[in-house]
Formats: sequence, C-alpha cells, structure tokens
Amino acid sequence: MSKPTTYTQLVRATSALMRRKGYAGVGLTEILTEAKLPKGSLYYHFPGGKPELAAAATLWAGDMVMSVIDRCFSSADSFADGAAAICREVAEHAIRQGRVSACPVMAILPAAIEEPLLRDAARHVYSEWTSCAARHAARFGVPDPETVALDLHMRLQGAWVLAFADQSEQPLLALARSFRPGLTWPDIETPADPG
Amino acid sequence: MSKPTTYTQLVRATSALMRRKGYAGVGLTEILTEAKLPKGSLYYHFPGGKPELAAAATLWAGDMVMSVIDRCFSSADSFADGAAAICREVAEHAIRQGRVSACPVMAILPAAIEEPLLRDAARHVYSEWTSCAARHAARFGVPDPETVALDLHMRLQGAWVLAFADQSEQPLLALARSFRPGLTWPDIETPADPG
DNA sequence: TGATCTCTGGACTGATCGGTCTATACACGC
DNA sequence: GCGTGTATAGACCGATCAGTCCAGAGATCA
Repeated sequence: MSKPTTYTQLVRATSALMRRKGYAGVGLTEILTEAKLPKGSLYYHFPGGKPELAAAATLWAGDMVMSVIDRCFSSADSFADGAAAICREVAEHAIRQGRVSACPVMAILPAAIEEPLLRDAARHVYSEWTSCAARHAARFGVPDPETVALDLHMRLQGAWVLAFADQSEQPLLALARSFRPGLTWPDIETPADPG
Repeated sequence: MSKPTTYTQLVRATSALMRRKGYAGVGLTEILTEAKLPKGSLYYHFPGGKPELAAAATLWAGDMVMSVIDRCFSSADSFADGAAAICREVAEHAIRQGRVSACPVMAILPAAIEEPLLRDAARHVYSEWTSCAARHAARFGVPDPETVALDLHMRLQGAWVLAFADQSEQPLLALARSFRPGLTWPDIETPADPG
C-alpha cells in the first residue's frame, strides 16, 4: 500500500465526511484536519474550492459503487441474483465501517440543485449506475431492461435512505431478500398493453 | 384564509427551505427573511433553536405527507391503486410548486445522525408512513402487509430522490405506472418458504 | 550553486453562522 | 392610570465559514 497522493487523500476524506454530514454540514477545516493537510494544498489541487472538491469526491465514490454494481452482475447467475448481491455488498460495507453512510450522490444533492458542478456530477453518476444495470439486464435477457434497471435504482436508493436514517443495514438486507433468484419483476414486465 | 400564526409561519418557511437546501444549507437569517419575522420571535417559540425548529418542521411536513398517503389509500380500489395515487400526488405537488423539493425527512437526515431531536423526528415520521401503508395493505387483504408497505416506502423514497436530483417529476410518474391496478407485488408475495 | 517549478504550510480576511440579550409594543385585568 | 404577561424587534457576540495570499520546502534542471 503506497502512500496516497494529496489529491486522493483530499477526495477520500471529503467523500467520507460528506456521506455522513452532507455537503453543507462539512467545513473545509474539518476535511483538512481529517486529511492532515493544510489549506494551501486544497486550493492548489482544487482551485474551484469546495464545489470542485465535492464534485471530484462524488465522481470518485460514484465510480466505486459503479464497480460494485458491475462486479456483482458479472459474477451473478441472473439479474435478480446480481441485484441482491449489490444490496448485500452495500450492507456489508456499512457493517465493516461500523456505520451506515449515505449514498455519495444523495449526500450532495441539496447543494447540487444550485451548484452546476455538483449537479453535473450527480446526474453523471446516477445515469452511469442505471445504464450499467440496464446493460446487464439486457445481457440476462430481461425484457424492458431500462425500466427494470430504473426500478432497481429506485429500490436501492430508497433502501439506502432508510438504512441511513435508521443507521441499520436491515433495509438493505430486506431489499436483497426481495430479489429472490429466478424472479424478474413480473410486476414490471409489460404485458400486452391494454391501451 | 386567516393570517397564519408566527409559529406556523416559521415551521412552514423552515420546511420549504430545508426541503430545497437541506438542514445545514439553510441559515436562520434566511428562514427569518422568508417568514418576515425577527430573531426574537424564533427563540421565543423555539427556545431549542435550529434543531427544535427543524424537528417541528419535519414533523409538520411528515404529517402532510401522511395525510396524503391515508387519503390516497382510502379512496382507492386496491393497494396498487392507492400506491400509484400517492406517487402521482407527490409528482403533481412538485408540478404545482414549479420545482421538486426533497422528502422532508431526507432533507434533514445528515443532521439527524448527530442531533437526537431530529433523529427522533425522522424515525417517527418514517415509521408512521410505513405503518399507515401497512394498515391499508392489511385492509385490502394484501399478504404480508408489513413487507409490502416497506417495499412501497423504499420505492417511493428512491423515486423521490431521483426526482429531486433531476428536478423532474418523471421518476415519480414512472413509479406510479409500475403499480398497475390488480397487481399485488407478485415478487414479494412469499411463496412456500423453501427453508 | 543557483534558477525554476511544484507543492505545502498556515496566517489572515470579510462574511456569515447560531445564539443571547435587552428594549418595547400590545392586550389584558385591575 | 398602572402592572403584568406575551410576543416582537433587532443590536450584538464569539465562533466558524470559504476563500486569499505569500513564504518557503523540496525536487529537478543547468
């Protein structure tokens, strides 16, 4: 394990803190204390200040989650299997950390409404997650893969919010259980449209 | 329409602002400007300061949503029908407002982790929503009403987050469409347990 | 050895934060 | 009138905020 660069250190500390306290709930001083770095380093690597730093942290953490999604689906036997694995991985990560941190995108959402840099980062990460899930859904032969991927995204997001609120991994595990293998969301599979 | 009391005015302004910018993203000055009230009034009605005010706002807004849930289910023909109506109501409210505000509980979640008053408010509101949905699920004869209610809560929460992120009511309407009448979540209805 | 560039270290600033305090406006009973 | 309780009004406070600035450490050239 080589010593992480200043840039990486800043991004990691920012992501970790903001996922606990939100964008506005974390001060730069707190981030710099956590990262054991002075203010000069921050504004050297992120001339755009807090918004730029938060955007980088969101993209970085979003990528981590994305790789979890991809890996879970890649080693799954079915789409439902992969979906359940994702929920369990998020839950297990929370258990390892000893706390449930928020979804990295959700953590910066209120600030993202007004800050273009953050808004773009949030949209980019969300669309990557959904399109990755849709790609795997198509690979598994799931009908209407985009709709199913979006539904998975909604459920995971909701379970993550409830888990964060309760500081318990149970909602995530409950969601994982609801994706029983072999099932492919019969309630979304579009039947002959009555319209 | 009688003139709202100072207390109500404060709670309303706080809820509206925090649902847009989050707990830490809103200053007391901003709330007081919006409510056209001086600081003295705030600390007279809420000696506990910002946390107490935010908790009151969360409970107040949570009650509004709760009444929407109850009303939608009460006038629905099936549980799926009621669930879809809830999603549409939230979406329509956003359209009327011209913006998508966050779920009132989600807006204060990061602060709720550290502030007992807010944590209690968040848990109370969430458990009321879920138990209300479960009550109606049982009334409609849905099997395993608690699980189904929790699943609805997760989906709604997730759709709300995505709608907030995109500032578009589409995710909520897409969720509403997925609750087609007559369907009762066949993927959650517990079959003969294999264990 | 000295010039140059990258990056760190941290003092400093004005603005804003949540919160406290006192003065007073107003309605009521006497 | 006077006293009292309720609520408004806003000046004021120390702490903290994001952001600026520059001195200088350290590596890499000549």
